[in-house]
Amino acid sequence: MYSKISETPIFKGISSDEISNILNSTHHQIKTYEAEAIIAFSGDECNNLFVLIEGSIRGEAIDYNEKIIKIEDVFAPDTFAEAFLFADQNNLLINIVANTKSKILIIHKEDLLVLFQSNKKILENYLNIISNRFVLVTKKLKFLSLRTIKAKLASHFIELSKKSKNNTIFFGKTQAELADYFGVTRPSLARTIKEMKDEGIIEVPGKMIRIIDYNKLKKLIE
Amino acid sequence: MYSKISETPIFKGISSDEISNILNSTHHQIKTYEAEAIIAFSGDECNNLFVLIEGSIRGEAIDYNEKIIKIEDVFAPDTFAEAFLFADQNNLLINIVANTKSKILIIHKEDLLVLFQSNKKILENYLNIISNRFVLVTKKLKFLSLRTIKAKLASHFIELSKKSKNNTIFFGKTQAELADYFGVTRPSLARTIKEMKDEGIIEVPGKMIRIIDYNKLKKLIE
DNA sequence: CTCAATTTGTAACACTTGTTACATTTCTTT
DNA sequence: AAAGAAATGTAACAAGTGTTACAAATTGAG
Repeated sequence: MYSKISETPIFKGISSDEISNILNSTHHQIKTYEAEAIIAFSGDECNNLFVLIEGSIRGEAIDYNEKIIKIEDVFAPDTFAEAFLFADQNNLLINIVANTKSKILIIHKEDLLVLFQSNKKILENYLNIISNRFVLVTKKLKFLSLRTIKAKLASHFIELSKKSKNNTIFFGKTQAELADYFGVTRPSLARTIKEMKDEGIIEVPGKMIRIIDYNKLKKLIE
Repeated sequence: MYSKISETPIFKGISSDEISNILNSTHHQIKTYEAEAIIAFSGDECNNLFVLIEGSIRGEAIDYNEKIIKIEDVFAPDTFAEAFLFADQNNLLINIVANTKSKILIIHKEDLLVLFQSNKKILENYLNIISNRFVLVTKKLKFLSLRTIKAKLASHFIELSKKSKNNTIFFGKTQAELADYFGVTRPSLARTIKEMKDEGIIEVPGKMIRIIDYNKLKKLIE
């Protein structure tokens, strides 16, 4: 079990022996949930760090019309709901439900603070996790605030082209997946890609995207 | 100066005397910038915490077409750019420019980590700041992902109504400001408000909004 | 290789929002 | 109280996206 815990982002770089010592001197709980058990409710105060040791959980949002929307799956070994812990408004925005039988290490926020003070590595790991999550959300926010599909596509292609060669991007997702990521419909995305082809901005050989006119592409953003 | 520092969120609840002690035993810099001086460039690695003691700074984004867009102003006493510090990808996404002559306390991330370990209050404050920022951005993201203006307005009204009485909301902003916050144009927002009036969902007496049909309002949110 | 499933291309039409323009109302200042 | 500024109401039209439907192409399993 300790080796599983050492694979979670927050205990990364800490040996199983150390984890054993840490848990001996830190107040904590280990709980097991059956499949489909509700681990925490939307609206609950979140005062504990959850470390998923075994199994898989999902987050479910409930919209104003009581419709359930699956947000994301988390698979062991990982942590979840960690970013709300120290916020003033620390109520969960989603239900946490076990997908499969799951074992979870639970550490209260006060105990976690004590742990942070005695173990620099865990503190660094935690700061790293929530900072990365913040950067991710901020980038997504910036992206979503682009008005048109063309602008989003252009921004996406430019970002990908930074990490690739020959101005050629490998199109790793299906159009349906990309459309979903963009928050638009699949036919609309396809239409936009076609327009960019027609305008001579890109070529689409097979599963690749080749950028022909980088300047035109940049002008599409904003 | 120490009393100014004690008013920043990260040194909140710490006396001037304590701050004096802390700074004596913590490696740091205090720099002064003239108005319009560039404090940090977009793309720079961000390895320092910036504590604004005097003056005011602004963040400026530069889009793909080299156009400058003002993001936000920060006024002393406060901190800024703190959420990127411990992220893997810790490059600034904006330029930081002094609006007025400004005095800034700069603490390197390594020194800050040491400080976190010796001072629980500062650690708590920092976790609180970035967590709150994360919650804010997450909510904004959720909000932006609502498709129509009507859905955004409905969500906004419902959130506000939770904090008010009689189903009556005080409309604190002008339509132009609200439209900007929503990322839509002012005439479009006005049209949507009119539609909601015509549909008998709300009444708009003066600067107030009164919710008439709460159920219809909820159904507008996707 | 073949057939079924998946993915992609495309079109017509409806809906939502942006754009522009101007009238009307409300607020501010003198 | 009057004049000017700011905010709001409204309309016509353009642009962009969603919806629905179906055909064509590609992929995967047997």
